[in-house]
Amino acid sequence: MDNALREYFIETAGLTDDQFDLVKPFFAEKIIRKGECLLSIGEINKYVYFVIGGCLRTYTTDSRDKEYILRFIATNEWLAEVGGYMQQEASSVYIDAILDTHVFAIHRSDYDTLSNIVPSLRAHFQSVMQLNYLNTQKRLALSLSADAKERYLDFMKTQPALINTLPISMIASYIGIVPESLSRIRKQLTHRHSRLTA
Amino acid sequence: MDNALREYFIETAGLTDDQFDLVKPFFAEKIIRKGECLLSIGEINKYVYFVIGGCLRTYTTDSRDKEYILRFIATNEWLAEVGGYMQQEASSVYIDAILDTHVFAIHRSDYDTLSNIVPSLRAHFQSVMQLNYLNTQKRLALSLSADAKERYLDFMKTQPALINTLPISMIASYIGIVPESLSRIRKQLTHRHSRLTA
DNA sequence: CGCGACGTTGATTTGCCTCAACGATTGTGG
DNA sequence: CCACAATCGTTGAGGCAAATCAACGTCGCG
Repeated sequence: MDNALREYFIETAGLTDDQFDLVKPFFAEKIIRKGECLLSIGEINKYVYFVIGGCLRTYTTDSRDKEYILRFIATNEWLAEVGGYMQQEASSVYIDAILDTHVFAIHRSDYDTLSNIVPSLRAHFQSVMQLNYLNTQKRLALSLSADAKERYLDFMKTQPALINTLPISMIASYIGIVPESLSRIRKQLTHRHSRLTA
Repeated sequence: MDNALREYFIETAGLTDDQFDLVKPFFAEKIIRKGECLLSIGEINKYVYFVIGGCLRTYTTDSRDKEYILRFIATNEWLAEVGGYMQQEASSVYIDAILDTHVFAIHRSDYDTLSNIVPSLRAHFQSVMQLNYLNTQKRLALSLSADAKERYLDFMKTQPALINTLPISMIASYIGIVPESLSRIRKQLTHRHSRLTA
């Protein structure tokens, strides 16, 4: 069942059928169970993942072990940026699965090989990374300028598919508040909404 | 007076003397006056800058025109990431000079040419961008997890050279608080410090 | 059935913002 | 040379958004 992978590489990454056939053998299909940890801080990440379904996250913790989610990696997204694309550096984040997650994984060394076999892939990977960078920058600006309600509304707008699949506590951690606060914000929004639609 | 540029390219970017001589002609030296604007949101950035002295910033504004600084670009740093390395996209940020700033500028098209002439430069530019990405991610985590005092302490640790050269209001904007709040934090820290060193 | 995880609600506290006023410094025109 | 306005950093009083701490309802699961 690699249709989703084929579709992505051909429609989004712009590969030909032949090129995809060259690329495919490098990928190993894998199911990661909810709660399963892929990487801890300080470890070296050996794999690049492409998510077909489910959801991974990267996160760090503060001095009191409270978790802060840096990024969700959901359907049709890559997890590759940790410690830089090419370098084998100690990770500055944790990675685990929030839901049962269906991925295709390639080894880092194959990742380079692959970029050489299909040159347009290198540009694609680079543009994926740039998008991630811009998104992170946008989120930083948002976390500096916007209050919790605005950040939640932005989350609903930019990642609507995740709202009903992820636990509240994960979303709260993503936007940087405690679950109790998010609960109050949601209550406030549904009340306002029901008033508007009444 | 291009010694600083030569030093950077040879010692940090790892070029040979000959390679630097190939690269040098592409750069135009320039002084940007304090307050001068280099780019507004929506415009397309045509240049890549390398800062020899002084300080630039990238920033956005919220709905009430309050400014939020995304990044300082100080001595020996590149300003190149906006809208992605290669693409000519509408900028999502403003860029201006906080101090009188001494830069070397190259045109975007030359930037590509240059990466082809000296292949190792491409890798260097990429690693610079990755570092920026990781820094932004780290700052995001910090803005989600740490209070204002911790963020200020982190700023002092990571960019000590800027503490005494930039106005308080710029530093406050960078760490996401109003100048009054930063003033109170500084007061608190100096009192605590004088107690410790008394 | 009872246990634990999750989301909600309430009471209280707190960190930071807002608004306002005040010295210190710098630049400008008479 | 001095008076002045303007800018910048500081200080104070009051308010609000979100955290903390605690309790409770609900659901899935052993």
